[in-house]
Amino acid sequence: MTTEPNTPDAAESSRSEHVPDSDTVTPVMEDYLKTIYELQYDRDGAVWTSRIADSLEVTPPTVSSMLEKLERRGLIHREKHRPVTLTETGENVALGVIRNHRLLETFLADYLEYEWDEVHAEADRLEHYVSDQFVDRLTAMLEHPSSDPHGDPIPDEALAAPTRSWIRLSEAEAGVSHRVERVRADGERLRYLADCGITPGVPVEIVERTPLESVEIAIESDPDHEPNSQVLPKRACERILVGPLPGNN
Amino acid sequence: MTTEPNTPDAAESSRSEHVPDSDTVTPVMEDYLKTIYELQYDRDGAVWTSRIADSLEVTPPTVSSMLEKLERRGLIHREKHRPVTLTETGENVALGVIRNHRLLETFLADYLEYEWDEVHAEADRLEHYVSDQFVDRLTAMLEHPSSDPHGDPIPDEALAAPTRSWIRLSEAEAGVSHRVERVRADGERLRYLADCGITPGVPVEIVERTPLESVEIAIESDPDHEPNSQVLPKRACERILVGPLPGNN
DNA sequence: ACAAATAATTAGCCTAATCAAATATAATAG
DNA sequence: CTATTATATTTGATTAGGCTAATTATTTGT
Ligand SMILES: [Mn+2]
Ligand SMILES: [Mn+2]
Ligand SMILES: [Mn+2]
Ligand SMILES: [Mn+2]
Repeated sequence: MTTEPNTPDAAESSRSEHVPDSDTVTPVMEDYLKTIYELQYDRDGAVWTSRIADSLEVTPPTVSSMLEKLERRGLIHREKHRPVTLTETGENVALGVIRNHRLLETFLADYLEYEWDEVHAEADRLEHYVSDQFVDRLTAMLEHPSSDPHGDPIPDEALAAPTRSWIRLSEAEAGVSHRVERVRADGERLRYLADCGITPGVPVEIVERTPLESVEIAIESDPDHEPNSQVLPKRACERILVGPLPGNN
Repeated sequence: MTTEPNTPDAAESSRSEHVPDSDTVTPVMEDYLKTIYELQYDRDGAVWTSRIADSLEVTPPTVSSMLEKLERRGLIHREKHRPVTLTETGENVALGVIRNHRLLETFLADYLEYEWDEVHAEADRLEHYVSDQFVDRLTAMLEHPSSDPHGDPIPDEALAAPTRSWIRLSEAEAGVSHRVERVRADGERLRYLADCGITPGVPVEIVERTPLESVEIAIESDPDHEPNSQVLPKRACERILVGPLPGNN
């Protein structure tokens, strides 16, 4: 019956406590986990410290120390000087944030008249601050959308990982019409592609590949008009994901 | 007024810098300024360190050091051991946050089916993270509402301070019907008052004041039915603000 | 007028997130 | 099998926002 100075007395319900809450995931931690997820799955590859640093625009030492913390919290697997992987818990956190992000983007575009190049910045902040209740209600209001304005798939409430498969427009067979599913770009590039008529749902077709790494494509934004023809660099076509045209199966 | 909420502006391109951005107002600083504003105007009175500490549920030393910072930033006037007041800049920050808060509450109630006792917690977080663009678009979508679900007035885009005047239901003349304008309560109390039919817009009238500090009131939630009669403690009636009934002038 | 009570401030420490500089490790080129 | 180079980590700061304990200033009761 010693006089303990630091008794974590349960009767002390007055929460003025300033202790490190070992299972709280901060907004910054969420961004790291989301980035790791995206580096791992979206552009596939091993996730190195420096890649995370590039993505988040912080220095490698900052990443190193954050990775140490994420490992202590059981959110990633890590060995020194090796790429990291998410634990199941870590992946669920990442998917939750991605779900919030894409639902918010959809809301901004559908209800607040944001352009599709404006939604990302806003969603990237708010994704960390909306409650589960908010997200549930928002999902209902949006009628459970399955993809965001860029065509990125939205994980469902159970966080079922999006596993649809698309091909790159750059790899599509010439002369065969495909449907635009996702457009993976941002800012000015995104605006330009929208001006060309390239948005999810639009049928496109490769007309000709030039020897100069550019590709001529035909875009049928409007079914009643003649397709719009456009020459894009191959790199751009790699970031446009397409699927089969429904009915053209 | 930039579109960015709390982002340390990227115009300074080579800014990987980790320097204190002397004119950035952090979310926590916003909460202090909002609290000071509310202590000063809503419940009128001098704003002492300990009152701020109570409101924000932090300790007085924490408030002291924050007040020092706010003073350095030109957001408050302060003398040692005296109550603080907001500078014009500080008041504008506070009004901006209050505007965000009340618009968000309105959105949550009108579009996401939040109950009026649920809106506060969500808005109190999001108020710091929505951009000016978001708020502008939201205002348009809500058709420029002038008050939130509790009847609290929403400052307009120019932050014109809300200066309508109401009286407390506790001070209303007995036998004269008034219109409920604001209900200043939260949580369980708010839910109870809604159950009694006391929400903004409803006509109420004092039937009788008892000698025991309670007040019998008649509530006309539904114009077709007989008014609902209710006995409330005087303290509760002090927090219900009413105005003249339109037409009963 | 002065001691006691109350309120505010100072001093010293903590965590989270960041950086720059120094150091360690792994990969690669002779 | 070393020497160079590219990465990653460690070390030591900084800033923001907290806390407790000790100290100081103000107000009040006798
Ligand atoms: Mn983010
Ligand atoms: Mn997207
Ligand atoms: Mn707040
Ligand atoms: Mn309100």
